[in-house]
Amino acid sequence: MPVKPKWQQIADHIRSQIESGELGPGDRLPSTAQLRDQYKVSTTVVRQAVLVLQTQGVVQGVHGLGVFVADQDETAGGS
Amino acid sequence: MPVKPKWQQIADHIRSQIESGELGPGDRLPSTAQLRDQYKVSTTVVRQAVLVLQTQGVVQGVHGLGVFVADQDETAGGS
DNA sequence: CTCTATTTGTACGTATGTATG
DNA sequence: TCATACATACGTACAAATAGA
Repeated sequence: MPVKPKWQQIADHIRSQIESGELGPGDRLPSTAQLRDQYKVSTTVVRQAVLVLQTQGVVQGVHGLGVFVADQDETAGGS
Repeated sequence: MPVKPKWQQIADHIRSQIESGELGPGDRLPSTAQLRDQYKVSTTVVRQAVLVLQTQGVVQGVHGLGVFVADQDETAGGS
């Protein structure tokens, strides 16, 4: 495992912030543009990281608002 | 639920094939180019669908070979 | 209600790298 | 070395939703 993909590094970093308590449940993540500037990558990479975190239920993206940290098991709770 | 995104439709279709038995464990999915032609979409959409399925542990992509259907929960069962 | 700004979501296209055969 | 095929990465346009003025 020589190098880790950028999207994975970002996803891992965000998740670390959540576990560290820097980002609490219900807290909003920086916008795509913010993360893009912060990590100096393209939109695709940021979106990739966020997409994976969403699939894993770590965060939840709200259209027009932002991406928020999931409470706990607020994954696919349906309805 | 007006319309479902294309990547979700493809991911759902592939998953249906697995549940239907059309695609068995260890079986290889059509290549990105094949799926691209089959669904008439771009590479991004196909990769998006595959990425989500991989994150969910439904399939597993092998670099240089192809994408294969996971056995059961062969997700991250690390060694 | 309309207009505007912000932000996520979807979608297309392309280039390069890496791994298998 | 060459062909095939996934993986990573960059850039852009448009659509849809939310919020504030």
